[in-house]
Order: sequence, then C-alpha cells, then structure tokens
Amino acid sequence: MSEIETIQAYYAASLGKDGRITKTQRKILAAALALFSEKGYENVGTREIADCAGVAEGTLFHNFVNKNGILDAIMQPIVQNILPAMLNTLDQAVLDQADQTLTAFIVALVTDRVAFVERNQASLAVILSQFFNNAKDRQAVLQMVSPEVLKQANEVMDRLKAAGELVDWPNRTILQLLFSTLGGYMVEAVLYPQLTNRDTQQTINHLSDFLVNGLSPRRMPLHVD
Amino acid sequence: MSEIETIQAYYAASLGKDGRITKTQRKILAAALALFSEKGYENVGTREIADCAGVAEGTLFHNFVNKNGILDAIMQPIVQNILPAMLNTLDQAVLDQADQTLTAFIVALVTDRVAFVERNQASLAVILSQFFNNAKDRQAVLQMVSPEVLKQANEVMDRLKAAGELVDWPNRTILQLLFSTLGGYMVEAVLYPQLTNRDTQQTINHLSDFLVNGLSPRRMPLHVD
Amino acid sequence: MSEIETIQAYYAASLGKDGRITKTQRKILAAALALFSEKGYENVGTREIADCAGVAEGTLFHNFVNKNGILDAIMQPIVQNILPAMLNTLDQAVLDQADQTLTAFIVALVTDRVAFVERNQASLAVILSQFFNNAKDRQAVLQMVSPEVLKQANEVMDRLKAAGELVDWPNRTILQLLFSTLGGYMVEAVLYPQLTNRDTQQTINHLSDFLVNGLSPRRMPLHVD
Amino acid sequence: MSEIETIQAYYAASLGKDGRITKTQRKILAAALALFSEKGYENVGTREIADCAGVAEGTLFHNFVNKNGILDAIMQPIVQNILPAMLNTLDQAVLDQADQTLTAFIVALVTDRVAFVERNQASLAVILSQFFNNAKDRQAVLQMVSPEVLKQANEVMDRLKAAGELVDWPNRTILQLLFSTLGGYMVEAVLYPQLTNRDTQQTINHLSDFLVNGLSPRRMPLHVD
DNA sequence: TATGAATGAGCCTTCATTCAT
DNA sequence: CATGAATGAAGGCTCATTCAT
Repeated sequence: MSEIETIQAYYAASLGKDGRITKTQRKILAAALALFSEKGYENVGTREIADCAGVAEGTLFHNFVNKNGILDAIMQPIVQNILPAMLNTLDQAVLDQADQTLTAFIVALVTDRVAFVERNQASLAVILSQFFNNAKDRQAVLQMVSPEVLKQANEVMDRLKAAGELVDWPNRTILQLLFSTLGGYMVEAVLYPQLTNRDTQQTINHLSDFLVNGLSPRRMPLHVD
Repeated sequence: MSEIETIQAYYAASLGKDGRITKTQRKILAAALALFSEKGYENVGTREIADCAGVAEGTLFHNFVNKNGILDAIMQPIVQNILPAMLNTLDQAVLDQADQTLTAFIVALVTDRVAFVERNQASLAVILSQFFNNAKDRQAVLQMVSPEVLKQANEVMDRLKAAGELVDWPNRTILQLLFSTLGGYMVEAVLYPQLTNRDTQQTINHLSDFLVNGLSPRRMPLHVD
Repeated sequence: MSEIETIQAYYAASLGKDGRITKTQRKILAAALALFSEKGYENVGTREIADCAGVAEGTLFHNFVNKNGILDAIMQPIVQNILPAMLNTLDQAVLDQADQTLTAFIVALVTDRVAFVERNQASLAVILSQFFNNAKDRQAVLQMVSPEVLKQANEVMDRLKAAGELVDWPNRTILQLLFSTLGGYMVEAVLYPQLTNRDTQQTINHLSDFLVNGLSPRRMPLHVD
Repeated sequence: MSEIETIQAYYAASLGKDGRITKTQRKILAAALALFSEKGYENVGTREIADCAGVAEGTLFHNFVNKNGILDAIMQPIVQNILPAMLNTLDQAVLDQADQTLTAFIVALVTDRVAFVERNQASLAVILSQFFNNAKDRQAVLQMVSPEVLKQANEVMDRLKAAGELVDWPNRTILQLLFSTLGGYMVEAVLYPQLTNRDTQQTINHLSDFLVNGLSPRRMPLHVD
C-alpha cells in the first residue's frame, strides 16, 4: 500500500522533501478543496477561495498562476498516485502469497481501495466532477495516467490468467469491470457518504465476493438463445 | 422495452400528442445538447446556444425561462424514463418466461440498457456531468427518480430471491452492484465512444456473464482469513 | 366644480361622446394605473400590464402605440383638467359672491382641490412620480399646461388684489405659495393615504385658515433686523 | 447651522476622518449624481456612469456593490443631515434670542433651508425623484429619518406654543404646512433653477412673511358658513 | 382587431487576472 | 512575497417592440 494516501499527507511529505509547499499554499489548497468538492469548480470564485483561505486574491495567482493551477495542484497528486498505488497493491498481493489466488488478489485490492476512498472523499469528488465535466478536462485527467502504469496492469492480469485464476477475456474488458465495481462504490461513498454502509468489512466482503465470482474462469459458459 | 428511447423520438412523440414542443424548441434543445455534452453546461453561453440553433438569444428565455430550463428540458425525459424503462424490462423478462432464471433476467436487462446507452450518448453525457458537478444539481437529479420506481425494483429482486435465483444480500447492495456494472459500461460508452468495443453482442455477453456469476446464490461462501 | 373629476369618469364620458375608448383600452388603462402607481412606471413591464389586464402583449401596442402611450393616456386627462378646473373654481368663487373676499375664494379652492385629490389618488401618484423622475418627462408634463390657463390665473389674482383682498406680491410668488400648500397636502394624501387626517372638514379648515392668513394684505410688514 | 451642507463637503470631511472615501469613489459619485439628477436613476446605465467617471464598469461594483449602492451613497448623507440640521437651526433660533418670537424662528429656518437647497440642488433632485418613484424606495427614504429627530421637532413646537407664539394646531399639521411651504420652494428651485427668483433675500422675505402670518395664533378664527 | 412567438439591444453583474504599492 | 483596487470581457437575463397568423 502506498504510504501517502491523503492530500494533506502528500503535501506534508512534499514540504518535508524540499519545502516546496508553503503554509500559505496549504491554506489555499485546503480552502479550494472544500469549496470545489461542495459546489463544483465552476461555481467557486477566486475571491471566495481567497476569503476562505484568509489571504488576498492576488496571492492565489502568485502561488498557482491560474485558478486552474489550484485545481491541478489538488488533482495531480491523487491522479498520479491512485493507479500506481492500486497496481502496487495487486502486485504485492500476488507476489507475497505462495499460492496466487484470485481471491487473495481481489480482497487485497478491494480492501485497499475502500480505505483509499474513505480517506480522500473530498478530493475524489473534485476529480470525479472534473472528469465528467467536459471533454478537454477529461483528456487532461487521462493524460495524467502514464502508459507505464497500464503495462504493469496487463502484466498482473496475464500472470493471473496463466495461473488459471482469471477468466479469459481481454484485459481491457476485465479492467473495465473491475473499475466499474470499484468506481460504483467510490461514487456512492464520495457523493453520499451519509447513506453509505458504515460496516466497512461487510462492504469489502460483498464487493470482493461479487468480483471473485464474476471474474473466475467459467466451468461452463453462459448459454444465450 | 419502452417505445420512446431517444431524446429526439421523445420530443417528436410529445409533439404528436398535444403539440407542446415546437420546432423552435427542438432546434434549441438540439443545439444545447450538442454543446453541453461537448463542453459542459457551465462552459456554454446562452449566446452560443442561440447562434448554434439559429434563433435569437431572447428566444431561449421565451421558451425555457432560464438557461437552466434548457438543461431541465434535456435531462427530464431521460431521467424520468431511464429507470422506469429498466424496471419494465426486468419485469417482462421475469414474467414472460416459464422458468424465472437470473440469466434470462440479466441478459434482458443488459441488452436493453446497452441499446439505450448507444442511442442516447449525448444526453447521458450531459446528465452524468450534471450529476457529478455539484451537490445541488445532484439532489435535483435524484429527486427526479420517484420512490414508486424503487418499490417496483425491490419487488422484482424479492421475487428472484424467493425463486433461489439471486444471492441473498440486501437489495440495496445488489442494486448498487448492478448499477456499478451497467454504469461503468455507460461511462465508457458515453465518454469514449470511439474507444468502446464495437462488437455489441460480445459486450452484452461479457457484462451478462459477469453479473450472472457475480449475483448467483453461492454454493460456498468466500473464505477470508 | 368640474363635472369630470375621476379617470374612470373621464373615460366613460369620452366613450359616450364618440366611443373612442373601448372596453379593451379601459382594461389596459386600469391595470397600468394600478401597477404604475404602486411600483413606478419604469418598474412595470408591458408583459405585466398585459397579464394584469387580461389581454395579449401585442394588444397594448395596437391600442397605445408605445408603453409611453399608455402613460400619456393616464396622465393627459388629469393634467389637462387639474388646472382649468382649479381656475374655474376660483372664478366661480369670486364671481358668485356679492363681496369678493379672499376667504370665500380660498375656502372654495381648498375644498375643491381636497375633494379632487381624494378622488384621484392613484393617477396623481403616477403623475407626481413622472414629474420628478427626469427632466424630459417634466417638460412634457409642463407643456400639457397651456399658457391660456396661466392668463386666466393672473386675471383672477389681479382682480383680488384690486379689491384689496390679496397681498401685493408678484402673481408668480403667490401662485407658488398656493401650490406649495395644496401640493404639500396632495403629496401626503397621495403617498400616505392611511396616515392622512380622515377629518376632511378639519383639513380644509386648517389649510384655508393658513392660506388666508398667509396671503392677506399686511397691515404692517414683517420686520427683520 | 451644520458645517457640512454639501455632498462634496460631506465626503471631503469623511475622507479627512478616516480616509473612507477614495478619489475613485468621489469620481464615481460625482458622475452618478450628475446623470441621475438629469435623467433619473432608472434611465442611467452603469456603463454610462463608468464612462462619465473615467473608470471601468467593474470598478463601480468593486466600490459600491450595486448600482443601488451608488444611489444610497448619494442619498444617505443628505437625508441623514437635512432634518437634523433643520432642527438644530430651529433650536438655535429659539434659544439664542432673549425674546423667543415666531418671527425670529421662522426667518432663521427659512434662511437656513433656502441656503441648503441652493447648495444641494443636484442631490435633492435625485432624492425627490426616488422619493416619488415607488413605494419601496419611499419607505427606504423615510426610514432614514430617525424617530429621535421627530421628538426634537415636537419639543421646539411645544415651546413656541407655550410662549403664545404659535397657532394651537396639532404639531403634525403645523409640520406639514411648514414642509409644504419649504418643499414647494425646494421643488421649484431644484427642478427649475433657471426660472427661480434670483433675488434670494426677497425669496426669504416672502416665504417667511407667508409662514409667520399663516402660523401666528389667530386673534379671531376663520369664519366659514 | 387581437394574438403571442420572436427579436436583439441593452441591462446589471460576476469574474479571473493584472499591477502598483 | 503579499496585497487589494482596478480592470473589462463575458455572462445571463429583461424588455419594449414587431409581425405573421
């Protein structure tokens, strides 16, 4: 599991490394995160952010060039970490175990991601919103995901298929089903935190069970007339 | 399956009934739909819509009161039809068959929804965007889904559970997994139509297979250490 | 006292003469009068007038050319009658009496005007508003007062001065003081009808007494150090 | 007499105290005052004000929040000073003299107000216009006059009545007649400055004479048949 | 004559951004 | 570095007016 899983932690860590993130910047990012996740990027003004952060409006532009720069600073760390961290989890789950089962693998993944979502609700809400908001922003989000990461993902899936633990569908299809299930959970957790099942362990069980059954190799194929 | 599944068809039908939707209104809605789905609601000006529709700016307000009125006119028919149509499909699938199997049920549902998504890409993109954009709009979207519909959904699931065809989890959980899988497909199809698998039948097979395996009653429960 | 002292009466009379004012026009004028007097000409839209009158918006322009045409139709009758009627009153008061006293004169005038104001509150509110609203409208109001009328006013005052009943100041000054006193009453009555003294007779007495004492010829001039 | 009797002087004074009124604000207020008094608040656009003041349109809103904020900034100082200053004049006139006569009192008041009007023509035109324009604005104007001021006014009048110098009518009636006479003068001076008698001293004499005679206690009441 | 959909100029206001202090 | 007054383009919306029906 990646060590840095929260926005705050991320910036704290960056600060520790080379002091790039100042106290002023953190105040601004915290204010912007709260406002963006509540009202949407387009519906929050720079004045509002400045007021809420307790700084002057000009300070925003000194530190982040653009209003969009603030958004980037919020999204980047998450987007750049979410997938690598996920893959790392997969990898560890497979490598650490003597017998590489889909079950162990899925459970590890789900457990990891559920925890991640619970820790980064606000940022994820912003990212989701941006992702769906318009074609240009969507491109930007996707380009943050490096091709390197996809290669790793394919390797993991191929290994499981070779072990007879994963259904023999295209990796792309499997990835999409995986993302759908985890994404569906994320959406509910992020948008309706108060409605979501509080019993985290049960949630993990259901998601895992569903995925394992859905993605195990079939003994007999589905018959459609 | 509902007869009216496309925005255009919907308005045409309304027009046939009582002439409520005029030619002008349709021109505006078509222009707005194209622009909103491409650039996002907030990034499209009323002037732009008017130009693109070939009418004066004032005409927008004459016909839809608000910029937001245009959005509503785009979203309402879809939102109010998407879930009822889905349930209707479920119901028919269960009732029409002598032996009520989960397979028949899921296949019918998936087939129906895949077709629906392919026919309403643009509108769905707008709805997705709005849904994630901010808390207030999200509320509006959800309130368009009547409680009546949820009651019907529960009845269908209860019937399948009684027949020993559906895993014995809370309906809420099952519904969420169902939505996740279909939603994940929808998101891909809507946002990246050019990347999506063109082989519709195969897509339906994979989604159905995944869901049937994932939601069938377990012979032996998942074992977690 | 002039026979036509109310807007409604005026239009009814016009209608009787040559049928110029139709039922539609009266509905429009009634609605416009109510709205203008409450919210001010600029703050009332043509749509609002049309709705309130129960006609289509286009009908307003068929009947009155302009939004301004409606205003004119409301103001004209009052403005063109207010001064002539006033002078007529003065004249009658002076001519009817064997001994032409200022008292009889003032009492007649005040009685007449108080009654007039009480009958035409709404229209007067509109006229007042327009009068003060901007220089151009003010010009328009004043040009509705014909020079003929002013000549008559001067004749009346000269006659009273000759009879030793009126202070020997310029007619302009006397007229202004007269208007001030009556105007002040009018403003209060028109703008705060609920606050105004309900005892009409006492009001008349005070106004008359004040004017008679103020405008009688002085036995000894005011001494200022 | 209050020391601050002109808009310009007022703002200059405020500026002196704590620098609240900036040069930019004064430019805007001057431009707005000129335009409002000429064409009426509703008929002046914010663009026009900005152009005329030599600033950007946004600057208006930066400094006064609203178009209405500009109006308030013009009206407030006058409205809040006009009545207090008037009462102060009354008070001084009565207290300063050994023998408290109505004459001295009225002359002081009239002299003071005539001077005030001549100095604040433009602002008064705006205030008059607003006052008559619609019910809501009228309320706003009246609420600017504190009840404290009315109490003082009553005290002054009671003192003069006790000294046998003032007619024994309700204070409300006396106040209304006083306001009518001064208001009538003001209206003429404000709306038709070029028509108004330039001989200020004579104007003061006529107004004073008229008021003193009109408001002195009667030796014999007016007889009406 | 009456209608009301269509018009488009103009309105007030918001907002990200700049820059002198 | 931080400030916040100034900017002006762009925004949504109102409104009197026109005109085909």
